Amino acid sequence: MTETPIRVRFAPSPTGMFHVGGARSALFNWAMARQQADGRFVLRIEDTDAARNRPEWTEGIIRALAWLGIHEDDPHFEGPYFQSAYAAKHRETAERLYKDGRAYYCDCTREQVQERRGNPHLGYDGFCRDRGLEPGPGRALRFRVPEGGPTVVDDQVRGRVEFEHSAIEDFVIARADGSPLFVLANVVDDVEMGINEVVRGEEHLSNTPKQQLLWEALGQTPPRWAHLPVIVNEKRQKLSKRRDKVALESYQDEGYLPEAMVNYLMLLGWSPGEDREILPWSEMEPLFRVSDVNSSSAFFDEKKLRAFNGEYIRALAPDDFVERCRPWLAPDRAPWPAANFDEGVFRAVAPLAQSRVAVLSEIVPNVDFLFLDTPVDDEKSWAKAMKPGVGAEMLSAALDRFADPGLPWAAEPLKAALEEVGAGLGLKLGKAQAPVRVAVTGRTVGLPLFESLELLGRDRVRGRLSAALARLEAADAASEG
RNA sequence: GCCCCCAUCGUCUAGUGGCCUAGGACGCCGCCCUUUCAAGGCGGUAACGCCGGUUCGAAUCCGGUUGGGGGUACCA
Repeated sequence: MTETPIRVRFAPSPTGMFHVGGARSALFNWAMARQQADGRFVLRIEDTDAARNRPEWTEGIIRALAWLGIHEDDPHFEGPYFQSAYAAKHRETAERLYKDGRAYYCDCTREQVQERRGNPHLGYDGFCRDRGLEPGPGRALRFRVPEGGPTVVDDQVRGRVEFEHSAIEDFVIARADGSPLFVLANVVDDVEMGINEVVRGEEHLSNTPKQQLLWEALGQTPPRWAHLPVIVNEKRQKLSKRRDKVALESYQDEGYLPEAMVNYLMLLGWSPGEDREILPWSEMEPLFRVSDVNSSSAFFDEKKLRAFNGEYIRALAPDDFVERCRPWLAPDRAPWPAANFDEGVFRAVAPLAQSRVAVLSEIVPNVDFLFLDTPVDDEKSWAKAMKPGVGAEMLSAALDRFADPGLPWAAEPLKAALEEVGAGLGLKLGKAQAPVRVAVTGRTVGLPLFESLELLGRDRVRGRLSAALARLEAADAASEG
């Protein structure tokens, strides 16, 4: 029965970084916009200062949105718009408010106000309300908050929230130089663009009565508000750029899949009411209702995100997994010499790695031994696996056994061979494989060993085994001498 | 200080007066599987902040309290 198309507003600040809180908000807005055939997701870069609307920042925002699946070429996508481009309209509206008596000029300095009120925490006292000041230098425009009565914000997630007018000071809407403040610009733009749904973070709830008052003063029906709970850190404080890992890009760099991030973010403050939590965007989108969003703050739990990510990675088709790993294998990022990389070898191990990585970047330590000239030197692994005596015995026995040309170089026979070698030394396979694993891969943990040996080839395996043996003997000699 | 918001396992949540001796997920712990590590299977740990009301009956409604959080600029 809605006659007006839904026009939700998504308004990131103009900065290159894309915040996870902003990402969740974007997703919620996006779901709402897409639920109606003619719904619109309006992307507006909010800053009244044109100098701060840097193109590269905006590109970053668009890129981050695209990563989440919010694409510029989607018919529901509108924008980006720049708030600063509407400066003329903002000034015009300020003037109109003044002419209508809804705003007045004020020449009080902050010091004067504080002196009059005695308490620095108290707001403006309305000193210039009835002084009838004309516009002029040093004079800011203040909105005349109606006397008496509350402004009631009808919030879709919080219900009715009342703000007594006596608690709202006559706030400034335009500076002495005529430039608009955020509140004014924001409302004017929303009116201009026909925004009818505003979904944003709870931190804006306190500004809402001011904005609503402005809408009404302009003779407009305010939009439907929805204030989302804030996302907090382990100390239950709002996520901050300085303290917390909030940049979407950093999660992307680590190898979080956008599908997993989207899934996880949607669950922060909202539940699809299904018997499962892992579900794709296509299923969540139609289920989403802002009115079902919780009002309590939510902790951003990277552990759970990781778990989700692992599930999404495991669900990938093998070829898709290989493709998704690409960025971490690229010459500029991988730790091995570019020429060493072998596509066929990687494709062969990828399925073994797929269930072992929770984030894509972990693919590197899993496969690096295949492409590095010499395996990484991990001290802890070495100390753990190369115990005096058995380490060297195991290595030299394996070296001999692997030299046998009659031993087929394949995982199964290799396993049997090593089992045999271990048994000869009274070791179970679990113990026997350790020194070999460390000698060949550099680490105590990793991919299944025998498949790894097969892929690496007899020569390289034997080369590494003897190198490790030499290192052990050298250390032995040093400690004796 | 003032204004506003919030309150179920450690965490994200289900729950809208009886289906709740409170369900799921992540985490954690144990067992199984096992060449390491994962994955997988099975099992376990753990919550309605507190005090009063309303009601035959309250996690659910009301009041208070405590505790958290947000806002409070001629910032955005």
